[in-house]
Amino acid sequence: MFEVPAADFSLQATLTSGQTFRWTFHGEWWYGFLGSSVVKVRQDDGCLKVEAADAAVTPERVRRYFALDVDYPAILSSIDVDMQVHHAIVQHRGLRILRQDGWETLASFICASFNNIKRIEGMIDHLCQAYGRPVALNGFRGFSFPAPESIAEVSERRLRSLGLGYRAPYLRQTARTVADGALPIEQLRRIDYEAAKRALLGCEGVGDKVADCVALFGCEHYEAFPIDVWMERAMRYYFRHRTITRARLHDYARRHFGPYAGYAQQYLYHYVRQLRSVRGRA
DNA sequence: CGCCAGGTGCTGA
DNA sequence: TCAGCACATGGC
Repeated sequence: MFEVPAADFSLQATLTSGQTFRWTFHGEWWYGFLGSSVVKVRQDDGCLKVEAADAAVTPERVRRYFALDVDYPAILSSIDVDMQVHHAIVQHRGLRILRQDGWETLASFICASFNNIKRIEGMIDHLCQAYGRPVALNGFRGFSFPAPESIAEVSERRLRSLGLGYRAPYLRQTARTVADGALPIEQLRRIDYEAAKRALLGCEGVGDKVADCVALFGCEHYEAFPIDVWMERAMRYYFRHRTITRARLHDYARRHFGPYAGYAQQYLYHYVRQLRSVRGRA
């Protein structure tokens, strides 16, 4: 068990904002993975308490994964450029963009297309149970995320039986592409956003939106601005409720929010979804 | 039951 | 460049 200083951070907002699908809350702790290492974390008095099953989980890795090493005030002031995003920042201050594993992010967001978060979580859980490695931490039992090589050799029929639907052939083909080395996924963070996105778009089942999610959540390209149905709704604010194509919304957002547009996107996404769920309960 | 979900690929203007 | 369509499935 160790602690990491975590000022200006919200574990809750970060883990529930739809950028990751595999953290579970149980008995006051969040259980999840840093790469293939199982960990449990909780936020307490401005610091993060961490317990891990293996020594590969160092304070430095935790700081990196949760993006505790970025200049957060500078990022926020760069995107705090209008009233809507300002409200979102005030409401969910502490939300950060995680630095997730590239392959897991790619596979997860292929499953995420035209889908809802509950089912995305279920599909990924099925995948991990079927082809991941079992791990345990205290009372928690989980499964690591399967390697691309493992998924590449699974039949489309088997993947469909896990509930993937028409995404099954996409995931299988993309797993092969990564396993073959045709897409050096972990190297995409060293090239620029445009080149990384171009490379990702070569995968089956990866279009503009999924490529932007992978660039942002898995490759540290903070200018990426994924647009899904929720972001379309959020962005009507800027166009007086007119309908605009996603390509034009994307162009506008990148100019409007700048090099950390992805942070603005995540704030707005979480903000509009939260508004909907609060209203739904009332 | 009908509607919705962190869309993509394909086709035809 | 853009609209229109099929595509699987489970939650609500």
